[in-house]
Amino acid sequence: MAGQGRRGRGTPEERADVIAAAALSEFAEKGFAAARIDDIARRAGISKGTVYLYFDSKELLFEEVIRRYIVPRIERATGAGEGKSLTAEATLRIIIRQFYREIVGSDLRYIMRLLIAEGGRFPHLLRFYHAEVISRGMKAVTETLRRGVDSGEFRSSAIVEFPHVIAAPAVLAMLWKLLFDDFQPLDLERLAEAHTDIILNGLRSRREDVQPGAGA
Amino acid sequence: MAGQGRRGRGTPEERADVIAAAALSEFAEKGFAAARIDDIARRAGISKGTVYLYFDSKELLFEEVIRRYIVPRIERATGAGEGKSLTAEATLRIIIRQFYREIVGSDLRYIMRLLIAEGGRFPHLLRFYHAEVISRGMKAVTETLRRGVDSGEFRSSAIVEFPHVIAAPAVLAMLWKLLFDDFQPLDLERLAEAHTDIILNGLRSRREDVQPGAGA
Amino acid sequence: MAGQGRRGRGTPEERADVIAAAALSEFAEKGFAAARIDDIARRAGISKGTVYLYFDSKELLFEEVIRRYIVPRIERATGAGEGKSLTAEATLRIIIRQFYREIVGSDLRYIMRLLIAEGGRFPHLLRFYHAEVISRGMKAVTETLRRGVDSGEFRSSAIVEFPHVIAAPAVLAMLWKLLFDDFQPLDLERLAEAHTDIILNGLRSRREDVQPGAGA
Amino acid sequence: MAGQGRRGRGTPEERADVIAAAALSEFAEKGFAAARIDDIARRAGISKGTVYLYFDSKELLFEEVIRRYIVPRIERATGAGEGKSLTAEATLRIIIRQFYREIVGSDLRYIMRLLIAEGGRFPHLLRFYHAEVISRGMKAVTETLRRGVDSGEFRSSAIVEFPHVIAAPAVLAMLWKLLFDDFQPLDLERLAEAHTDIILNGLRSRREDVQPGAGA
DNA sequence: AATGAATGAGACTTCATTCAT
DNA sequence: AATGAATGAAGTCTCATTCAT
Repeated sequence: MAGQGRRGRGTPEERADVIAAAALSEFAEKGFAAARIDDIARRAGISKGTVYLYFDSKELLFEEVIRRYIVPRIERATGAGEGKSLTAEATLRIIIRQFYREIVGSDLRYIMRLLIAEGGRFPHLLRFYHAEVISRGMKAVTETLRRGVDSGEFRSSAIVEFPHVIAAPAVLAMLWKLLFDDFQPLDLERLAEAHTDIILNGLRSRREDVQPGAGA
Repeated sequence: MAGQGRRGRGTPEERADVIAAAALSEFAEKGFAAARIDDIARRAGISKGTVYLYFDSKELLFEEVIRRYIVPRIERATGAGEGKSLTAEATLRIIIRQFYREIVGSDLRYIMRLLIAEGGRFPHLLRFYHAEVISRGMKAVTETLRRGVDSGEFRSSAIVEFPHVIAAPAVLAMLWKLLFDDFQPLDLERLAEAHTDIILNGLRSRREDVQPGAGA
Repeated sequence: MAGQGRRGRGTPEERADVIAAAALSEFAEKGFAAARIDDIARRAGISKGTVYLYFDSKELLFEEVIRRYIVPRIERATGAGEGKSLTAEATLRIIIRQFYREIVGSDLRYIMRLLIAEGGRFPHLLRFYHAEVISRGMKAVTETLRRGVDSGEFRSSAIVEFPHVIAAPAVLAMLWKLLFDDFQPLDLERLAEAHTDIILNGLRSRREDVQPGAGA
Repeated sequence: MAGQGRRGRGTPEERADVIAAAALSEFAEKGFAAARIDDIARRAGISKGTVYLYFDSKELLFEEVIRRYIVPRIERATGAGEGKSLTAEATLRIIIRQFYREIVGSDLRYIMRLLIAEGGRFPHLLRFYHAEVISRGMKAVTETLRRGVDSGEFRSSAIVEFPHVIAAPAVLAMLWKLLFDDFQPLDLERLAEAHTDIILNGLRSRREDVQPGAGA
């Protein structure tokens, strides 16, 4: 009763998943060049040759893996506060919290590291990531900011054009975890609070509107 | 007629500098594993063997290069608004501007990328970078924040313990330049303004003090 | 149709044997440092990389090869005149003859040369050779000498403690074959006779016992 | 008043001597291939380039060194018991003692090792060594043996044609010192006695002449 | 004559990829 | 479909030799 493609440890797609997962671990740990196909195979519990039945080359395996692990995250990360009728501030709080939860604290940070490290050699991946993850996320933030400005919650400022800034502390936290956490650990919970605090405080309207004047 | 030890294109130290510069370029472009000693040599205008007269191995060359390019930056970057009697806000503005100028806009961002990419294999470099660059920078920011709080310029908040947040948008800008600038260029000048604007606005004291901690 | 693991030119063990044999030839001909893995591979009819599937490094290949060629010789060489009830003299004659046959005339002399040449860098091999070959051989000779003295066949002399001397002419013959045979060939048969003759004549008891110790 | 060729540390010949001595040590310790010109130069207290002012290549340096250190030994070693009117036995005793003293116990054994190890690649050296050292030594022994047979001191035997056998234990002792002395030290003095004892005993005439008969 | 920096051929070793079984 | 032995290109590092000073 076992379908056509079956054999041993699952369907072909399941097989490919196992390989991709093993590959992700190896790439994340060692980087593209230093990861060995042999180790990926061993980790996946198969032989080296089998890897090539599912992926044509190390480069394609790498690209496939990145793509495969980015997409599902997007689904979860976006559409956080969607559809609910919340204040702009409440929406932003949710987005930021989601960001820490889904990306900074998860193993997606290893994918981020891979993109930073190997992006130069895989520009399509960067483009893909930019289009599928970054742009979407930024759009969500921008819309919320605009809504807040329109409703009078937020003061009007250039920040609307630079939603990057809103997410920046979370990205930094991600890097910190990767690089310096061994030397000086970072309390993500409290950082997230300080982050939310200062950003929202910076956004809120006040009576007297400040003139920025970033001049020397 | 010029001193001892000369030959060809300069003193031994100049020669080492040339090699280090070439190595930095190659490492920055390709990463540690993919950079080839041969290419570094060619770029430095010397032969493969000569590299080994100045650096004992590829690993040591890498470490040496990173260190060599971090140290001089520190000198310049530290002591930004030192010694002058400025308001805390003015000092922060100067620090942030300096940050964009010295790090985000300079080739130090390639060093950062290398550290992110290869840090796992060179933990001493991470420790070194943390001690020499990050810690110092954070101390300068922390002190200024504290001064602002003491003088009443800034409201009191957890941010004093998380100076990371202050610098975060600049770090993000650096990453953006490395990764996505080709797809969606970033106007550093205006980003810096938006950054300064929101951060300082977020820090300033107001009449009604905000209650933070909108946590989970 | 033949078992598992087959491929090309035989079982893995046969393959390792072929490589070891090729390596022995190359090492014997050129010495450790001057032998090239590439040549060993070519001689074995395989590619360079394959050598490393069977032996982890040039050094280990060398050690393994030496060991591999010493052990089987031991089996054959020891137990020469064992178990038979012969006079001590007859036993010695057999041992000496065996010695010429198994060592001097065989390719074990190339192993000896390698040990002499490279022993400094491979002390474990020297220790191994001493323990497995030299010690055993010397014990066999010593026992026979002692038996001869006890039975009155041989006169009592310091030679019992220096069985080296008994074997010395054969060792010399081995060296000669390696070094000078091209210039002045050595007739092994007749040398062996002269050797046996003088040694046994030197050992035999006579009426008047000689006073040794003509020392300095 | 310093001649023409003088400078710094001695005449050119003295310089060459220093280099040759350093080279001998390095070659003896490491073998031809593993010895580095740089180390030889350092040991000689000069720079690498200078070696090439005195010797055209590593190979020629090696050959020169061997030759240079063999010749003076010959002068001393040969002509041991020459010219004196001694019995054949007394002459042999002197020759054997001289052999142990000049060769086995001296650093000439390192030269011997070099010849054994590298002889294959330097056949002229082997030929030279054979002609200048071995042949002469063997001639001296042969003549003494013949004298002893003629005078009735020694019994007539095939040994006259195999003077190698007479020297063999000393050669073996030399090898032993090189290879196994660390594991099982050899008392040269007592070995020399046992050697002399058995050889001379084997040579001496007796009443009943033995028939060798090396048969099965 | 002496130096020692520079060269570049050459050797070991790794590993992505292929392919016979 | 799966295996894993085999391949060989490529990369790091060494060191004999050269040569400008």
